[in-house]
Amino acid sequence: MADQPRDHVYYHDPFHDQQRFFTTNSSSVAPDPSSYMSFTDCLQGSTDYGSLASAFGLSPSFQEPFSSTKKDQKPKMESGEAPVTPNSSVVLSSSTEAGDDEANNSKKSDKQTKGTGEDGGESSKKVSKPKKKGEKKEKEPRFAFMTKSEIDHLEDGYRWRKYGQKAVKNSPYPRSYYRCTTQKCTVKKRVERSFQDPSTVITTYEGTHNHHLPSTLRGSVAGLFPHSMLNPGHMAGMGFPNQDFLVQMPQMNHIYNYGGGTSNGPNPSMYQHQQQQQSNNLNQYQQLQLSDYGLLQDIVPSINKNHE
DNA sequence: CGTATTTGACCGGCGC
DNA sequence: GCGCCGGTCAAATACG
Repeated sequence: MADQPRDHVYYHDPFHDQQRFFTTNSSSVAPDPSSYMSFTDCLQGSTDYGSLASAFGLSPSFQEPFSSTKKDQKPKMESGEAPVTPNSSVVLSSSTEAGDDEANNSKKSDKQTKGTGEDGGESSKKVSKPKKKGEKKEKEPRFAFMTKSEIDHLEDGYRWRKYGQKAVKNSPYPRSYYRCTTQKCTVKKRVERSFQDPSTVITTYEGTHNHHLPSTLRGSVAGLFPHSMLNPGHMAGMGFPNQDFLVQMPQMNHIYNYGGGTSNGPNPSMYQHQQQQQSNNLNQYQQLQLSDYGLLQDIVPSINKNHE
């Protein structure tokens, strides 16, 4: 069957009854929290991860398939198969499975300049290996989400320094690698654009911040994401041990429209419009989930392990 | 001049 | 064992 078993895709509509959330606007600090909830409010209000998990359609039982099985799938759909609906918005996922994101595919001749050797025999140019022998790199918790945005590098409140960029195999768009600039903080994040929906940015956080948000950046999107969500490790510690975490949030793109200063806050009409759309969004959720399934498998290899 | 980004090379894991 | 590929390093470059 060309289609993967997606009956286990974790689709949920946690915000169906919390539409206020969608009115969240990150262009500035929410001026009136009482009128609508921010992402932070929404999630912090839950305080405990159980609520958060349930809000995202997660349950303790569903943790099992995540951590048990091994990745052996060979999915991935051909590009151009099922376009993503414009209204698809955000997919969150976290993982500690240091499995490859998308090393699961057929190969394609790539011009990777490997072993060019250099004539000088300068062997000094080698990547130092800080880790001890036999000590495998620790698996950092990961947390990924998809966002509709024209901006590649979404502001999340932390300062990042780009340390690499690579062309990814099944996408015409490169993947950028960022590292938290705070000393002693080993958090990294990858940013890439969905090849299926160029308007969608996939951001993957890895590691746990050991510091607070830079004060100079308060108020941006940082305020929209609870600390726990920006710290996958915390999530893992809150009941998500070695689990992948997937969440979809419709219309999250509004959150990231701060870049151009175009979003000046939610207007009631839009709010209502979105409310009405919620009922229809169910199908759109599904479409996103289905059409991006291969992509999600890349991000969260274990997503389909639970099958069987 | 200091800091951030770019970019080619290298390394290690994994599949064949 | 070989080749592919993701991830990382670090010199070169750009920028403020």
